[in-house]
Amino acid sequence: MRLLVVEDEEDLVESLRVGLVRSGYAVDTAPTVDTALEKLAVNDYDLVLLDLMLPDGDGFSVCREIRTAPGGPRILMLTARDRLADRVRGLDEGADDYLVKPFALPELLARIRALLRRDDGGTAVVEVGELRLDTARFEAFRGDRALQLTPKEFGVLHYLMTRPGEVIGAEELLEHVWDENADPFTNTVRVTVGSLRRKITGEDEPLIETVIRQGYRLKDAI
Amino acid sequence: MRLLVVEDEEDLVESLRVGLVRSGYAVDTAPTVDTALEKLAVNDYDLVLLDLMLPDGDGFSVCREIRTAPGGPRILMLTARDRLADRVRGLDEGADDYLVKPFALPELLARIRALLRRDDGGTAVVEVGELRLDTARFEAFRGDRALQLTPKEFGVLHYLMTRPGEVIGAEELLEHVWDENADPFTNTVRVTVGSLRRKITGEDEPLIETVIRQGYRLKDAI
DNA sequence: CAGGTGGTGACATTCCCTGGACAACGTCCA
DNA sequence: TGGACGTTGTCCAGGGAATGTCACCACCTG
Repeated sequence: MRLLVVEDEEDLVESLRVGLVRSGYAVDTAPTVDTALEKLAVNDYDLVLLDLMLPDGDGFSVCREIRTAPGGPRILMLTARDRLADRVRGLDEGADDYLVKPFALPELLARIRALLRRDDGGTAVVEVGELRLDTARFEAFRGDRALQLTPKEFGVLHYLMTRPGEVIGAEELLEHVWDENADPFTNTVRVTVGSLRRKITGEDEPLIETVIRQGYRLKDAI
Repeated sequence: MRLLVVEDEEDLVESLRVGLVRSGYAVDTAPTVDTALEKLAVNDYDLVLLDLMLPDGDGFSVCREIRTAPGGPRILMLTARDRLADRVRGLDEGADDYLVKPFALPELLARIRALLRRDDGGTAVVEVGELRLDTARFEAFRGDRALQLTPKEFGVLHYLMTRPGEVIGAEELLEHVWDENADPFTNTVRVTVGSLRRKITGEDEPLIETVIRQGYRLKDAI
């Protein structure tokens, strides 16, 4: 699942990113209305965390933009406590839910799960071909075979599974699964993908292939 | 399970706190509407005990605030005897149950159990695999073997049993089983889970497993 | 005062991440 | 075709973070 966090307070963004990534989401961020609209045009998000107070305007325009097309991402609004009118208006403009700042991370995670669940139809389970990932139970399977994954491997696989069949570069993995301290020249992605690939493959045929100079691709079997 | 007691009579608050803590609940308190709203924003409660007569307003606003978001805590209203209209209105505003003051502690405990039970499904007895928890009698069994648990251990096990098979982080346990005075950097969760795990395991195979860097998981038997 | 409970800090242990070295592979071009 | 060079895969060991355990203390209760 890929999220866009539209928020300008840097500290809040960072703690959100860490918490969300830890929960297995791929996280992009945008500090302004402009960058948010740009990223929304280019990428396909599952959910947008939208602060209403932004340096170059309010979040309502983003709301409206998202709602112009059907099948867009869910919207979870973040509002200040004393802005009851904003909350009402936000829901009118098409937000799916809102949360009042300050909030507890577990509650945010719960709401996000609740919203994303509407897509999946009930569970925290992601499936691609023979692969099945249960994010609540932190379990992974290929067919009936349970995979014993470390958190990083789990995160990488989860991210790949959000966009099956697409080529995803090592840079992008580093950006989304590792945190901001990651050395951009590290080879830890190669190592992690390597061990993940070995565990997934087992006795069967490989599911993660390398597209040279481009990145990795998860086969979305039929 | 973590409760918020919204009530301004200090004596009552204290006796409630004692009674509830003895039953294995984590208890926070708020004497005013304001503090209640603050704590509700920051913490993730399972149930709110709500007095309607408060120094800075009535409890209905708290009710409404809780109900604005789905998946919030249960609400158990406390009302004066002669306020039938309040009771009706309270239920309309979203309270799950009410109790007329003065009341007997055992009855309050029974109602709380009934409300919290709605998450689980049915009776005062929670069962997961070989484990059985009688929340009314405060007894725990693995198969036929009685477990001698302390209140904290009981609380942890109860919480784990509400979501069997899911990975539950130490943070979340701290949030739901401990109260607001808990040091966020404490290792008391590790210690408590450790002793609980030893008692549950006994001679058999372990039922609480650790998912490294993520939390604990209670095996839900097949 | 004795016993139980729960919290703390020190320490041991386990396990994962990561950087470095190097091998294997692909690509390009003389 | 073969060598140079860049890219990717693999092994390995050190460091460090997360977890488990223990001894001890503070507090409460009967």
